Amino acid sequence: MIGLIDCNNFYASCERVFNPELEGKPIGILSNNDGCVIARSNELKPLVPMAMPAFKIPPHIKKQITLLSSNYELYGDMSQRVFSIVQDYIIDTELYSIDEAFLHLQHQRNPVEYCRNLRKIIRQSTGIPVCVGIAPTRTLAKIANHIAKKKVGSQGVYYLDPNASDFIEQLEQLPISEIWGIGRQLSAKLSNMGIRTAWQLRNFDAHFIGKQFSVVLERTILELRGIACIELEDIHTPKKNIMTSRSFGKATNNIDDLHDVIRLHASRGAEKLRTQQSLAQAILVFLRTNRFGEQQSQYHPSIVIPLLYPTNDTRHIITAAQEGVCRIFKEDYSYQKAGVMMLDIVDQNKRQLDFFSQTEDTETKTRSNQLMSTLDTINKKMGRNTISFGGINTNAQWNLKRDLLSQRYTTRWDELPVVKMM
DNA sequence: TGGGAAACT
DNA sequence: AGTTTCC
Repeated sequence: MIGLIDCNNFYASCERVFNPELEGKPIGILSNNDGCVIARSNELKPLVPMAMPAFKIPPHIKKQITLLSSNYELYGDMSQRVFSIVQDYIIDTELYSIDEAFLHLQHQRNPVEYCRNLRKIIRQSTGIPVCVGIAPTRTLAKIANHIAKKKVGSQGVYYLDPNASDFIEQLEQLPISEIWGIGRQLSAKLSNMGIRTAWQLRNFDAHFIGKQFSVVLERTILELRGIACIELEDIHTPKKNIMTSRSFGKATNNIDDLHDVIRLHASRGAEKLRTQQSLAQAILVFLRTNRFGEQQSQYHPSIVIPLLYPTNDTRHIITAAQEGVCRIFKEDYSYQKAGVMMLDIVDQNKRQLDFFSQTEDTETKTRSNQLMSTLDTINKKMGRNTISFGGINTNAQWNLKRDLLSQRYTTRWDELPVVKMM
């Protein structure tokens, strides 16, 4: 049996733990640069649609709601607290995202009661409300979680049994857009074919769907029938390309600024390569003007820089990225976003030795690995960017705009919550 | 008016 | 290599 544990309105709940006045009120969390709404409390859901740009929220609604910048340092730390409890209780746990994990429930005599208890413990020790869905497949467990969140009397845990009498009814009530892996476009296409509910999809010709759409959707149908065929290995396999990019708080046409930004993205990309034990054989650097600035001239250049040999050494990747910036930069444009992508990624442990390609000599390679792992160890222990190449300019104008940021209550000594005793 | 990855064309 | 799709 598979369980899916999911934190309720996770970002909003994190904010409420440290600011209980927000309890019961409509609150929304904004994306980077305070752009659009990416998380909503239940109270906000009827007022503001998902992903609405903050500036498009009507003023009469805006004044009755609370908006906050995203505080990933807080959410990341709260996530660790929640899931370290989960992992203590259920050994076989697969973290899926910042607020979700799959659980393998094999050894529990009564999984529903077990998860209700786990839920109480998490609530008590972290303040975060969670729900658990239980079913034979991941797709059904997701649906079960959805039901657990809505159904009164579920006490936060719901078991969706394909053989139970309510199974058909539950799937008939569920629009296909709520199914894991089915987004807007796909639901529109399926809807045109007359498929609107999860129950209709479950009964459709899976093979035909596989041909017409994708194997992923075919598997979804099998999963709806209770046949487990989506493994999490599909999710935890190493990335084939790795992107780091960010919009600027304020546009810039200063090449020094752009070099700073690109150096940061290059370092992050190299770090990501190392954590999944990979090497890149090329990188892509891109810049772009503000695509919503209709009156300004647009420029979206990108360039692929091949690397001399497969590497995850920050120094090599920075050098290549800086060269990329120089080659695509034109000073008559004002840039709003920049990024670096790691390309042609290979496994560092079974690197193919091509007779014709250059490789580093073994000693250089060993020293590079030692330096990088020392760097990673220190940064992991002391916090990101404790050691970096060329320093971090925290006051640069391209830094994120985050005007509505709450405190980083759990990870900064100078931002701890203060309790007043009367 | 986000960031990221993969599939598709 | 650029576009679309999804989360």
